[in-house]
Amino acid sequence: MDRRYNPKTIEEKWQKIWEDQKLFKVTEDSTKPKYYLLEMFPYPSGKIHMGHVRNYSIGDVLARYKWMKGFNVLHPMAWDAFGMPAENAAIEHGVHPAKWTYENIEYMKNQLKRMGFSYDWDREFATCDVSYYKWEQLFFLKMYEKGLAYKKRSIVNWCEICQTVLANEQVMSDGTCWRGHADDPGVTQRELDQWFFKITQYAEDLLEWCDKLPGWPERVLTMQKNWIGKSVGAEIYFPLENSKEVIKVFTTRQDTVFGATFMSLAPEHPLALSLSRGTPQEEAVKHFIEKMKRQDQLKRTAETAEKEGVFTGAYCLNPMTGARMPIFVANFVLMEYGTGAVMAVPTHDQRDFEFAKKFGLPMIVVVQPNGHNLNPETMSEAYEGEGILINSGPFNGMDSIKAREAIARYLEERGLGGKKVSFRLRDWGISRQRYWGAPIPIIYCERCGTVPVPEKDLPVVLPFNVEITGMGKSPLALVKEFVETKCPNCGGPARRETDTMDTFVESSWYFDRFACPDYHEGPLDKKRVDYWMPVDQYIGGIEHAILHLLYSRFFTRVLKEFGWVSVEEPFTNLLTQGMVCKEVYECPKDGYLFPEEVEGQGERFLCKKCGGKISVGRLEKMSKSKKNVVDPEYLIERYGADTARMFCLFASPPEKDLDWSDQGVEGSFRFINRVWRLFFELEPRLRGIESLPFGSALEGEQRTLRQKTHKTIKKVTEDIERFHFNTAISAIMELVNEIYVSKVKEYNDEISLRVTREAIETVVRLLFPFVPHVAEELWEALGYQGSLIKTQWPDYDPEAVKEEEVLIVIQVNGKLRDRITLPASFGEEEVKAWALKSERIRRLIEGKEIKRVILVPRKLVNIVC
RNA sequence: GCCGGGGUGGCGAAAUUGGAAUACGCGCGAGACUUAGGAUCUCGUGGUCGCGAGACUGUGCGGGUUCGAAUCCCGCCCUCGGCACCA
Repeated sequence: MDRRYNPKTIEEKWQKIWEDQKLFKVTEDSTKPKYYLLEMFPYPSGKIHMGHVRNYSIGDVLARYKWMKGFNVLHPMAWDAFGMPAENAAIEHGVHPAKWTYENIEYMKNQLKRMGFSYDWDREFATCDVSYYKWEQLFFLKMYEKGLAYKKRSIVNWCEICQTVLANEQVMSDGTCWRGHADDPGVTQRELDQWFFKITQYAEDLLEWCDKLPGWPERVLTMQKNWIGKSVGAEIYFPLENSKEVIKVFTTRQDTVFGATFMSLAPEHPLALSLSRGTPQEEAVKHFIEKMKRQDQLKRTAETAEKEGVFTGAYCLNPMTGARMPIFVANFVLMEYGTGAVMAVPTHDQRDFEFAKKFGLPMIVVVQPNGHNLNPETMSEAYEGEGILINSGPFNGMDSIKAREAIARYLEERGLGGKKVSFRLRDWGISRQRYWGAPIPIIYCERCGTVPVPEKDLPVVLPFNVEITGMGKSPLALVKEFVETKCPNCGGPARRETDTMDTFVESSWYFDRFACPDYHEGPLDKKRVDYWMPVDQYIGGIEHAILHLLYSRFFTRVLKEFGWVSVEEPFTNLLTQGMVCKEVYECPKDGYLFPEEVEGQGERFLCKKCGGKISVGRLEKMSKSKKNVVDPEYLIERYGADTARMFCLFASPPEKDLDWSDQGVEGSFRFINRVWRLFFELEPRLRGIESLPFGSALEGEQRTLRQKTHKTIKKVTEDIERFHFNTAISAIMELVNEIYVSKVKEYNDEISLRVTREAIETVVRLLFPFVPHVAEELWEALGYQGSLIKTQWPDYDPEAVKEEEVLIVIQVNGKLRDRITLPASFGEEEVKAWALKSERIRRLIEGKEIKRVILVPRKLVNIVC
């Protein structure tokens, strides 16, 4: 046998064995506890990147560990296969998106296999398979039936680069597209007819359950709560002057209603134009609305933007005071939030304050803070805090917090409004003006209007022959055979919807489909879904904190209502792994540079192109545009999959960002080699030797080594359970170091051989989840047959980890002064006595009065004097 | 501005319940082996002072609680991320 570590040979060998024996295939089994482990599935972009390697390495540790712990582990993999890049490839390289996608899948699948991940490949599917998306079309129909899918004309986000609409969740806070284009000009607004999913119907439930997901990271839940954005307040009706109509307003500060002196409408508010009609203000209002329309929404609504507005010429009345309130149109009011109209209380709202100052509008103080006397004349900013109500009729003297409740009730009793809750969350816009997606199963008939495709006519298959232009209109609109159809109602001529569904729809339920990917009588086989769901552990990037994770929670609620799933929440535990980062080289003139384009001289780095100084050291997420990617392919080729896996797991804990380090990779490779060498140095003498039974009484070096072995089992087990893979690996390293320095491995008596065998065998078993190929190879070399996956995870011998002696730290006044080794059996008084007897301690406390002696059993004695 | 992470050696990091700060790895230094090694094995490695035993100091900063604080409390600073003219 080749005694050198040759990753290529052994990795190919074991991957074939795993595949041939279908070791990771699972079926429902009621005799074992189930464990559904899932990592976010990849988009088949061409080849895997380091983020995938990290994500899937983390998952694979857990999968293999749980198998060995006796769980029935579902660990599947699929492809999030619809989406933009396939169409771009079509435009750039003239290749059909389907061909491009399926070829990428083949290639990436092969890469994942070469990483040695333990997937049940029999469950694989791609979301662009008709057999997958047809069920999604069924969901759409059911949602349409229940009013959960609807079409409306609205102002939507438009990405110039993707040439399609984006959902609110898909626009980043800097106004760019979630896909992170290199030179993103920012999203713009368009008014379009679009399909929406009514996620807002579940806003309250989605929010409430955030507090019932203890297995989720706090920061993800916080982000979701922020995104849903619940505000508790009141709705108030302001009657229009000389009219029966009212303007509805949402406010969280109904306690300040007596101070409302004017009204602000969003430019898009339907009343804005109609109120000014026929007044001298009409032209000005029209002009202002036009101007707002042209302006970028992000800029218009930036906090720093100057308050702008125009008087409509109309008035409404304060329902509490009867005061005449001029109605304005203002740039800072958003049509999408609340009612699109805001009662303006300049004294207690900074925006209204600025607006009132600019237009010289009246100001009345209605909340008086403790110990101050606010005067509208002298106020330099609004007072937004709490206080005692004044100028508020029957509510004078009331605490502002209590007044909110009282005024809401008052409004309700008189039909002037009432309690109201508002959410920031908007409905999910799912129409995409793109080809490579699931067609929306809707038909438009001239006579019957919008008609859903009958269930029996599903699937609406995405046609193959399409010209892809990327020009901002669905390419499907150009496919006559697709568009032109008959109305299922009247049989007359009709046209199909040509937009496709957002790809986030596919990823909102793929985890359910894994339970029954071969089921064809319906979308989900309830019995099997009930067996596997919910996902016990979900692992993926933090970038989906809102997007995919919120959509999936929404979809789960919908599918539960339809009776296809039984769970409220799809993912019991969530692990969000950090990004893989590497330093970037940036030249002020030439932009980002590859490392080879940089000349390094100690602290100074120069650009090879222009000779200018380069800034280095900044760590950024690996990305092509930043020119700081490392191709996993290179790692597999040069070091093997085991090294790549181990580096990702060892360099930092899963939730943290991982800083790339070439030397770190070398270190991991070196460790594997170190284990390999040690193993084959010992192996010839250990053949046929058996480990010691539990409870064996040993002494001296033998006991020390065996104790380290069992302590390591304990530590690694606990660390895997709490996802501290980096410390689990370091514990194994310690054991390896201990074997290296232990003399026991050189002795030839039976006990020494057995202790050594147990130690090295333990290293192999504990390494399996992290570096499975190496572990399998060494396991086989130990004379065992069959995969380690079929073996039990080792238990530690409680007898072996017991300490006979303990190191006691002695402190004087909390400072470390000495340490002594004592038999573990010593009682409190004995330990104290020995501590006080120490030579160094005696010197230190000489002549001082001992006030107290604190003892932490088996750890330390602190003498206070 | 609000909310949430995080800040520990030259670097990645560890310390699970308030009990030895810096495990493990990288880097660096010394030694062994060697014709040689950038391979391998062993040892050392927070800072200051000291020949030394040792002393002092040290987990972003300032206070506090405690016999004892990286860990708990109060007040700041920096940094990353989310939300943000949200009524």
